[in-house]
This record gives sequence, C-alpha cells and structure tokens, in this order.
Amino acid sequence: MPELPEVETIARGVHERVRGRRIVQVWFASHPQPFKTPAAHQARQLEGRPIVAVHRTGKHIVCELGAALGAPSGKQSGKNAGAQWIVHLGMTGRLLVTTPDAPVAPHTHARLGLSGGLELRFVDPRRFGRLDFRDLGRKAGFSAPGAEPLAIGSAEFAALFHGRRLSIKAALLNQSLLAGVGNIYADESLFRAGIRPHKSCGRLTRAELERLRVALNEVLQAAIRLGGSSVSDYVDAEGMRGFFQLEHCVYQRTGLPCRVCQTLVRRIVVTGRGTHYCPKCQR
DNA sequence: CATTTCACCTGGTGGC
DNA sequence: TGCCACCAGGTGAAAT
Repeated sequence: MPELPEVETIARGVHERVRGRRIVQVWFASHPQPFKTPAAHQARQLEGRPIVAVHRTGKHIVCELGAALGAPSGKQSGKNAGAQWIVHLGMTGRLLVTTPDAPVAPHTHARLGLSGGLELRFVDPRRFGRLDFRDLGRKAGFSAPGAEPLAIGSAEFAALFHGRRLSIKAALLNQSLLAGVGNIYADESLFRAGIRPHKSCGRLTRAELERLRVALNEVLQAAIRLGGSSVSDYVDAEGMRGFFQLEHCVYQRTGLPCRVCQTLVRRIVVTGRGTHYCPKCQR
C-alpha cells in the first residue's frame, strides 16, 4: 500500500519522465468514477495543459500544470491560470508512465496522452484512490492537512500528541496530525523507537516522542532510498518493485523471530488495523 | 471537540 | 474443482 516513501518514489519517477510535456489527449473511464471532481470536468480542464512539475504532499501526488495552449487571456476562460491534478493512490492505486501502445491493464481509470509519445495512466482495482482537479485561478494550491514527517521539529512533533488519549499507533495514522504515515511505517517506526503501539499518547515521555520522531524520519528516508516497500502490488511509475519490505522488522512478520532479540513478533488489532510489534523490544 | 466504528472496494486466501 | 466467508487498509462520513 502506498505510503509516504512509495508516493515519493512514484512522484519522483513521474516527474523525471513527464516534466515539460503537454497533455494532448485525455481519456477517463465512464462507469466507475473514483473522482473527487466529475470526470468530464477534469478531462476538459486537463487537455492542452503542460505538466510543469510533479511532487508529493503527504500521500498525495500533485501534478503542477501550466495554462492551456492557446487559452485566451481573461478570467472567463478558466484555462489560462495554473492548475493542479491531484492523485491519491488509496490502497491499490498505480500511476504509471507508459508508451501509448502498452497493454492497458484492467481497472485503468484514466489515461493522459502526452506530447512526445508517452502516457500517464491511473490504475486502481479497488477504487480507493481519488483524482482531483484544482484551478489555481479559483483557489489556493493543495496542501495536506497534517505536518510533514520529514521536516517536523522536536517541539512541534511532541505538541501533536500532547494530551491525547488515543493510542500512539492510531495517532500516527491520523493524516490530519502527520501526513503520509500508514500502517507499515507506523509499525516500523514504533519498533525502532521501542514503543508499544497501543500505548496512549498522553503517557509518552518527551524522550520517547523524540525517539519516535527520529525513528520515523530514519525509517522513511531508508525506505525512500530503497524505492519503497512492495508488500502487495506496489510498483513505481515504471512498474518496478521497491525493496524496503526486505528491511521490515515487524510489519507482516507475525510469529517470526524479532531481528534484534529473537522474541516472536506479535500481531494485535489497534483501531481496526493489523498491528505488529515485538513484546520485548517495545515497552 | 475527540475518538471510534463502519462502509467503500476487489483480489487473494483458506476452509469445506 | 468450486464456492464462499473473510481479510487486507486509506479515507471520510456517521456514530458515540
């Protein structure tokens, strides 16, 4: 499932391959609509615009778009200002850069034909993903509600969790607190910080919170270096798998010996999510 | 307001 | 072999 490192990997790959190209043709599937704004409106707005840059915010991929080719100046047009195409991959979403003649995978919901003979495709079997279009002439650019885990400082991080009663695992998954952490990296960072997943936020010491911030930062950076974790069907923009799943200490290692102390990894359910931890290393 | 639960989806898996 | 209940989990709406 795509979390921060996977989304970062995809955004970088897409950026490398499509930056500077223009959207010349847009096809959206008609029946299933995993779209925040109506498909027809998105398709109409996307066509003719250049892709200026692609980057990540939280778990969202943001494609920065320029004005449409030949759009008349003046407020009426709507295509003369910059815009954003925002992609959320949900659980099983893929954003792929292909050649136009590449076989179209099942559950392909969007195809953007680009200048220079490439296509940007959104594929999502379970349709948990979301596509959104934002006209920057009408509203501000997209920003994730939560803080950026790779940039946040000690005091701000501690303040996010201070005085809360819910478990630290549930808090890590709350995107309006921290943007980009999902089930894999919540479990892995709690292991590296030596903290029990169901421990209440309010009971964490300042030292534990700082250990968690550093552990989260390290695990996310390491995962980005390895192209993310391919635990189900995650692949990057070129269809390549990541390798960080080989470095997992607890996630999906139920019943296997802890890499540090050999105690068997345990699985519990916290707020409805499968949660993995070492009962000896994590207190 | 804070927190928890549930529906949304489909593919893969295990039991019978 | 086939069928089916069940699980995976990111998100947002509904419930508590």
